[in-house]
Amino acid sequence: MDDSPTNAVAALLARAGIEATPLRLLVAEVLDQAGVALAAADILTRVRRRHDLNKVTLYRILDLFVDKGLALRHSSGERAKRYCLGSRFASKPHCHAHCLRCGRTLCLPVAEGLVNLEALGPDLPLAVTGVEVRIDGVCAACAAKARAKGPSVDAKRGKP
Amino acid sequence: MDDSPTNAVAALLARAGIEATPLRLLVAEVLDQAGVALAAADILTRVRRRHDLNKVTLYRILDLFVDKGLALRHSSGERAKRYCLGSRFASKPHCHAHCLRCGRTLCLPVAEGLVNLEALGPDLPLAVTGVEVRIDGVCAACAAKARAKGPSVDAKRGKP
DNA sequence: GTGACCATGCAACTTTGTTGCATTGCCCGG
DNA sequence: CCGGGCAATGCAACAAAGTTGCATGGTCAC
Repeated sequence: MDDSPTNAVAALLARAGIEATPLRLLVAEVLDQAGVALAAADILTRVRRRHDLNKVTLYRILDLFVDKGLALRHSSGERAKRYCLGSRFASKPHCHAHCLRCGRTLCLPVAEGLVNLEALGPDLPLAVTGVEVRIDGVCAACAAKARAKGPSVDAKRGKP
Repeated sequence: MDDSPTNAVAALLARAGIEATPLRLLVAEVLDQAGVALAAADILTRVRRRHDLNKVTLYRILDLFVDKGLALRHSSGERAKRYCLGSRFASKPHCHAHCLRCGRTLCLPVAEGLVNLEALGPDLPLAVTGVEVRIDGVCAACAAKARAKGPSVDAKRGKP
């Protein structure tokens, strides 16, 4: 009951055609367990709780994951990009809910009909290869906290 | 017929409640004439063709513009954020078309019904304050160039 | 064994801003 | 007219998020 998640992510790597190494497994595991989109710095912190990891190596692993379609990289509205494991969402692009208070970025399930490009008219000035949607707001947890402690709380990055 | 655009942007500043200074007018003029969303570095280059400008001052002017609702700041998928004048689009948020070849970011007209949040289900896990949509693809100009010169052109940042 | 390749690490660098502090010009009350 | 204060600007140093170049150590094919 302790290494079975490791086996699961090993299978993910294999399916994506990525050779498994201890560090790649750890990174994939962290992403898989997070359930939210993480910034590279967050991933670094979490992996390092279990094993040393150089940031360059992390960036290279993330590049590889994105390349092979295992992970998705997207802009979070903040400076750092975020990464999430595609597996949870059938490797399909999905949109993200970004809480402006705590900084957490949730991956939302893929939804057909979320973006209606035809609303822009019939002659879009470019050949579309991808669409990124980010929804900014205040998450339920932060809203509850705000109600409890008065409406002027402004803590950033409680938990990523 | 040469300073009338300057008068126009002066009126924009006034309407946004921003005191006009020579540099602010120049920055607003550059943004207004660009018609596309520009990165800070691009704005710096363009303003400097006419006048010295420190980058710190530019960032402060941009912050002010965004604060007052005159300009919009959004993430471009690349590292740098982009800025565009809200005026062209009735100061309403709009979405952006980002060409992956030349790096240009077009502002698309505001379209009702572009994003259908209800597609995500009735219980969105956060109180929405804003939605950012970016459409990635290849613009008409780059597509034409690719057709003319063979399909493997890959120039980045021809003109912003 | 030997050469080649791959994953990893370290240090230095780049890009995109940000912060702290100094300077300058302008207005306002006296 | 004078002095204080404030707003706009500049300079230098800093900071975050990556990126690049090069070294090292392990593994595999021959």
